[in-house]
Amino acid sequence: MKEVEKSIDPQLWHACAGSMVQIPPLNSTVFYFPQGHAEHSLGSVNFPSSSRIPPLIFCRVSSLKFLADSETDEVYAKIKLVPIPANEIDFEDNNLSLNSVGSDSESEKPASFAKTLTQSDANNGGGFSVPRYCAETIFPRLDYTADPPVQTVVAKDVHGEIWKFRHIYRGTPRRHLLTTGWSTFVNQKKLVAGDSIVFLRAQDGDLCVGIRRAKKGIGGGNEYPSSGWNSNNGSCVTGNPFGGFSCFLREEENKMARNGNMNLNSYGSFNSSGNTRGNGGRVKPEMVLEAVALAASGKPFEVVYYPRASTPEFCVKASAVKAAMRVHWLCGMRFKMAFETEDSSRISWFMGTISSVQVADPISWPNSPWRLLQ
Amino acid sequence: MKEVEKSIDPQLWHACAGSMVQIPPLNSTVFYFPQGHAEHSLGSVNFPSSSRIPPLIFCRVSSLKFLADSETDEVYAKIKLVPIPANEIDFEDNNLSLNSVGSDSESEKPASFAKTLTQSDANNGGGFSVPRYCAETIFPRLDYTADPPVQTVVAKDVHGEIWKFRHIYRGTPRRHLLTTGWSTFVNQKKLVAGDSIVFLRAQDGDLCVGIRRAKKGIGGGNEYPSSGWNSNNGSCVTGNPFGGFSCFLREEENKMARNGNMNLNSYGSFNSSGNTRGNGGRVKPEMVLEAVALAASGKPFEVVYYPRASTPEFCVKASAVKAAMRVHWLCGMRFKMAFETEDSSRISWFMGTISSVQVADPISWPNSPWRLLQ
DNA sequence: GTGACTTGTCGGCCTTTCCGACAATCAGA
DNA sequence: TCTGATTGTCGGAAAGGCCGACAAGTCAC
Repeated sequence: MKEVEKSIDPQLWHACAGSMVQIPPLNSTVFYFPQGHAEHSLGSVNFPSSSRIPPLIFCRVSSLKFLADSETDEVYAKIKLVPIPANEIDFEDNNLSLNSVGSDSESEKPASFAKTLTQSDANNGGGFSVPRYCAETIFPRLDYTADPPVQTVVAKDVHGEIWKFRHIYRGTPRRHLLTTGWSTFVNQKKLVAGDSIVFLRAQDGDLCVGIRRAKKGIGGGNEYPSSGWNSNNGSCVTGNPFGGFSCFLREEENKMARNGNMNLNSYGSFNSSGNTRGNGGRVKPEMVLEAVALAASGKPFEVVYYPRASTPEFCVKASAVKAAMRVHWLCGMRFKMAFETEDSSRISWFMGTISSVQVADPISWPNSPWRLLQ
Repeated sequence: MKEVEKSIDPQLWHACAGSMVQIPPLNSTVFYFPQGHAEHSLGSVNFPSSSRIPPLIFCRVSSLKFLADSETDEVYAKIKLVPIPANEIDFEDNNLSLNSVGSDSESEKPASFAKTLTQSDANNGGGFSVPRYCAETIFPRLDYTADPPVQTVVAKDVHGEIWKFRHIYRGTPRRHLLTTGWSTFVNQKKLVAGDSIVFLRAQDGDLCVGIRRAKKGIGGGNEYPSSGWNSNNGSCVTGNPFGGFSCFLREEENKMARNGNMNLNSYGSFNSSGNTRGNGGRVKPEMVLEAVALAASGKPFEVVYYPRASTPEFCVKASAVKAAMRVHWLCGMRFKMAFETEDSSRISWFMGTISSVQVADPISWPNSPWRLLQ
């Protein structure tokens, strides 16, 4: 499946992964959470009880590969980590303040747009309804003087393969549609309603197209949480501490400009345990065990990370962790948390109150900060 | 148009060019005919009257590139020639006897088949009627036990691009058809009735597909000559002298085996002046002038050759020319000449009688053997 | 010449795709 | 809450493509 590990364009990678996903930069320092890595795996990971594994390991990122599954187009990353001995720890090399979290690399961010496929998009009607914003911002400029305005849109997928779509502006009321070429794309990529499509205008002007598989079964992806989260106003707002815990604001700038401000409605999809329909290629338990063993003994190791909105990252920027640790999390404390909706068309906030502060699995992972917040 | 000059598989090249087209081997010696080169050009070439240009120049082939037009898929060759001074002439390095003409490289010849597209093939019925012979010899073996027997045929074009066709054996009476994928191919390649398609099974087992554009306007390609050629029996048969004057027998071996022997009916297409519908890329007069100027001054030069069945070659194997010269062409002498039909499905023979021996253009090209035979 | 085989063309029918109508939903006032 | 903008879904219509029937053309005897 991964005969040739060809790195893909990082910008396209990030667009496909979603704006909430963050990968630590090359040579930066991170904390590696074996427990998080285990949760990231498909099966259950049984750590040998004989050896005590540290809950978090300080590492440096020595290599970074942005990859895409050759079959499913799902993006993933391979990160090589080198553990750093305790006496060499220095948090200062990543000087990210709380406020600057999320503002890095904003300048080089290309315009992108994601949409979750509706039944009409995916069912063989043969067409795709293009949100106006996407058509006007991402697609090549359409000549509206023609009747009807039509053009051929050419887009490259993560493998560099070229797809052509007929883009037409028609109907009453007028709307943007992709017609010819779309059904071929849907069939080839085996897209179903609930999957997302990502359009991105690269810096060289080329249009790229990526896909995000729906997390759950066919037609899924819009299940709302049955938990007791409610829309609420909060006063005690902290900068979001865990750089990877779905708490990272990073929406398209143009989207920001368009919406003007954030709405505070309780809306969004929240699936705490990611689970793919994908054909495979996910992380296997053995790989986790191997990585953890190497990490524990201070040797360089490699981890494979499949980005999932709402799935915790297990390699977190050292500075972010440190910042989080500085906050004294207490019962009753209220916090604000950003969620990206499935199609990244908007970002919502959950306002919550800390109900309890407890270690998730006190037996296996004493003193671990992992999942301290539920 | 020719950003990257990527040589294509010589076998596919020859299959596309047609079995009548012969390219001299690398390092062999040839005679270069400026007059023939001029005729090969699109426009009319006005040679400067000041300089006397020799009618034929002895050269060595120093480089050979088999190319295909990136737009039209038409094949052409670039041949680098180095003139050889008169005192170094040696005919002996190409020891081709009269009888062996056409028998070289026969062993390495892959199975190929060409068919001229009918209206039904080209018109948007969406299907292609595959001649039984082609399906059974060139295509992958079909499982006839299935009902109906179906497979997907994958073929590479001259650019290495992959095309897929549904190959089905159905109808009453049963016949082989290409359905799904065919109309896409026709549209992309802008094929019309009269164009030819070439299937070739390469030595590595891969199936290749090439095209040959019809010579004349749309729907053409089957005009029969209005000349006085008639079917006839001949007694004085010479081996064919001009290696490139559409006189070269080189049919598929399997075809030979199938037909058993040659039929002598007067049948075939004969267009003495080739003319493409092609979008361009043909030889420009300036290029001819440049080549001729270099050649005349003994410097290395390059010629571009667009193979056309029934179009004279202007670089002819030295040994073939010498052999031809040895024959005393006289009025009333009868000769035999092979013609390839448009779709190379068969080869016919014209039996002719020499009506006159004369130099084509005595003023410009005194003593030139070029077009001595009309 | 005759019969068997091959294959070009046609009309019927089924599938795919394109289209505007209409309505549900959303954003902003 | 109301209003306008956006876009999801539907059914009709058109186009594309697959099919066997039939017959014209070829070939072998």
